[in-house]
Amino acid sequence: MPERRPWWHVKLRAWGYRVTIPRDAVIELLNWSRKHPSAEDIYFTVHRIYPAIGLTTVYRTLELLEQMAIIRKLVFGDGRSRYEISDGPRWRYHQHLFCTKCGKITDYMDLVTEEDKLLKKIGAVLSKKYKFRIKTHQLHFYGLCKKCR
Amino acid sequence: MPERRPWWHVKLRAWGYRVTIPRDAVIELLNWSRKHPSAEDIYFTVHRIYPAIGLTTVYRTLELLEQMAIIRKLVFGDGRSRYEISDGPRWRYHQHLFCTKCGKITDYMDLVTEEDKLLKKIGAVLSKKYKFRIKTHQLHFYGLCKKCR
DNA sequence: GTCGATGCAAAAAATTTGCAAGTAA
DNA sequence: TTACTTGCAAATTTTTTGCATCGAC
Repeated sequence: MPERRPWWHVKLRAWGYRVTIPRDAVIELLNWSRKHPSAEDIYFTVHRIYPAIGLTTVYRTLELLEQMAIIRKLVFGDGRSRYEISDGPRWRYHQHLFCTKCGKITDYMDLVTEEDKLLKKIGAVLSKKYKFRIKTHQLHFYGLCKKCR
Repeated sequence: MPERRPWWHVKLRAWGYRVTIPRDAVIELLNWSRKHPSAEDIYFTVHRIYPAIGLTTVYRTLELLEQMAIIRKLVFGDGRSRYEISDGPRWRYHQHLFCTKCGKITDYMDLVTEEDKLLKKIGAVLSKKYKFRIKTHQLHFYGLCKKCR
């Protein structure tokens, strides 16, 4: 028998937050999407379904979800942030290639186990040496995609 | 006998660009700084010395230098880009820890050889598999620094 | 019913563009 | 001399904030 409530309802309540339509809509979108939508992209999509949702709320929701580690904010340096799920049963560890010409993002999972192992090791060294409490890391490759090169 | 011209004059001319005061001032600053100044930081500094230099020119210069791989643009997701030298005799390979509370950036060189080896290996796999021409990569650790945690 | 959550409009902040004037080679 | 560069002002783009209203629990 399948669960009756999405997994994020539990997490939101556990953090003391209310389950609202905008939050539900934003997480639902990111939970199912394999793209990396910007705040505006997300706004367009959820606003089409729930016209009452505003862009401001999308921004506020994204910030909340990032702090709860339900989603990850990706920044490639082209002036807009992108978001992806980073929790729940559908999530898989992966990294990104970013095409500096067309903005195409490719997920990759090659060697990520080896990579994650090394990054954990580096993280441990850094925490101790610099007394940083490391929360996360971001690794991006930049270049030109098949079409643009 | 020391060289009479900075190394970047040669590189600028080789790329077909002119050596101008703004370009000289911006590279000189980044060549000697061990900080990670934003465009505005750089503008303040060079403008104090050469009041004729405008912020627009700083932005244009930074973009040019980034394309020539003389400098690297660092983006941590807090809304402003930062820059550092990535060429010349004073440059050393390193990566960054970013404090998400106060913005403090710590350079580290621990395990970077091992890290660079693995990243080159991953890059090679990705180039072949996804037909990307990889130009560079960026790896950042995020967390709370000694003071902020 | 209460207090957190939201929407709208306006503000803020970073970066880019148009264009006339300046200058390196 | 002649393109390449630059500075200023204005525009663009993304993200944040103030405040009155709404709605989850």
